[in-house]
Amino acid sequence: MSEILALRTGVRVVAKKTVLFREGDPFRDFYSVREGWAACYGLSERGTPRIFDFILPGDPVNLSSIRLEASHSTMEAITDMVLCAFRCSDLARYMHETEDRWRRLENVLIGEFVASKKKFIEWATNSSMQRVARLILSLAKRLDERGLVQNGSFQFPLRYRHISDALGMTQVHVNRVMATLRNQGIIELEKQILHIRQHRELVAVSK
Amino acid sequence: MSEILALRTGVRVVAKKTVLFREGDPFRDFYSVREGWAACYGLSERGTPRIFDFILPGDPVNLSSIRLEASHSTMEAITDMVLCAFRCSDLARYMHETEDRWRRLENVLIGEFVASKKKFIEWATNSSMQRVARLILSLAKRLDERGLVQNGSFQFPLRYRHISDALGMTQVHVNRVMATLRNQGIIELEKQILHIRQHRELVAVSK
DNA sequence: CGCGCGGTTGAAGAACCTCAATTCGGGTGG
DNA sequence: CCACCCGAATTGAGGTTCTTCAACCGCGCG
Repeated sequence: MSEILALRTGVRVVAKKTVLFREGDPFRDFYSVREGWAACYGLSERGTPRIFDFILPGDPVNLSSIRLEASHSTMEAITDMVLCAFRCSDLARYMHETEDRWRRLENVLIGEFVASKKKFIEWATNSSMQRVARLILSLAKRLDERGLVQNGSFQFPLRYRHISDALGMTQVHVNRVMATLRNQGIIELEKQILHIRQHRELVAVSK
Repeated sequence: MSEILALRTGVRVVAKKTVLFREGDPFRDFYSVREGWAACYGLSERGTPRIFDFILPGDPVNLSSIRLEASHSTMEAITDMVLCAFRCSDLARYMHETEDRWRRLENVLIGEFVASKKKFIEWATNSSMQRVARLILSLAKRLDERGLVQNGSFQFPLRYRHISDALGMTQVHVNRVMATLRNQGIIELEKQILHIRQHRELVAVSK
């Protein structure tokens, strides 16, 4: 792992709303996130953005760059970000060096592929209330694994616009769903901090 | 190509509703479809099936078997089918034999991955009428590439249940959507044959 | 002949959207 | 320091889409 760090070519600081990659851009650099959130999205034919996933601190930004020549989605910083930069070619060489590294990477990529199918199912079978609850829970889980959740509370820089783009509903409706979750005392949202007050309830609502 | 055929271990005939693979089943055989249709689906937590894709004559049934140990979805015959069978291990060996074969296979797999993202977008941004129209068009296109469309007409063995499972709507609503397409003279459905009467209109409706 | 699956139809309601107006809070220029 | 401004959140009213439940029809098949 420390060997990977040696490949780092630098740290890049970007302001919120910066577009890191556009769909179709050739990959040159690989990034991992030290600080901040980003959104990974594609555009529908009519130009409406659809967020596939949020990229959180600790996440690789463009893992697929190792297999793909060009980006298949657009990445945009939601907050100011600090990124660790690598050159794709360096990383590819590193990964090819041993059979073991390669296989582990493949497993991650394949896992992502299978996960995207599962996500599709969930997406397609749940109500908006369930989807919102699931989104919050999955973000909380991912952040918790990185030690970024304290007592059920975490930084939550998403605007309702992001949630609506990710879940396929209007901002107005996101508001109403979030409002009922708040009114029921399940979550609390102050400043940019989200508190999960009744985890058990939130899970119940999510299915 | 003829070399691949030499690897064929046999032909398997299965009745409709036969489950070819269940989610989690280890892969042993690889199939390609000579005749018939199948559905590839996963189950949501509540047990509702969600069809990812339909498998048509000429399609590989379980391409991912070359990279994956076990099936990540269930495959079920919609009609009676005739399958060409291969042993996964034979196929894997064949694909590894030359750099070129391997690379082409990888490209196909990666293409599938990217396509699944695109599909997700479409899925998430369109009305049920648009989704139905798109499904019909995409099936027609795939069948046409295999010479199975004559003058805008083709075998259509899907029940409304399949369409509703694929598109995330109720059978009742599938019926109503199909009914309006028929009433507008855009499509016609008799026996198990679908006629696209006004291709241009169908495309217009799909976006 | 009867049974059952699949398609069709109607009515009522839930979920979600659209449009539009209002509020709130943080940032900015004067 | 204050007035203003702008993006985001909130709220209301009214409409559309889709679901649910229920009944009925038609047809193939044992």
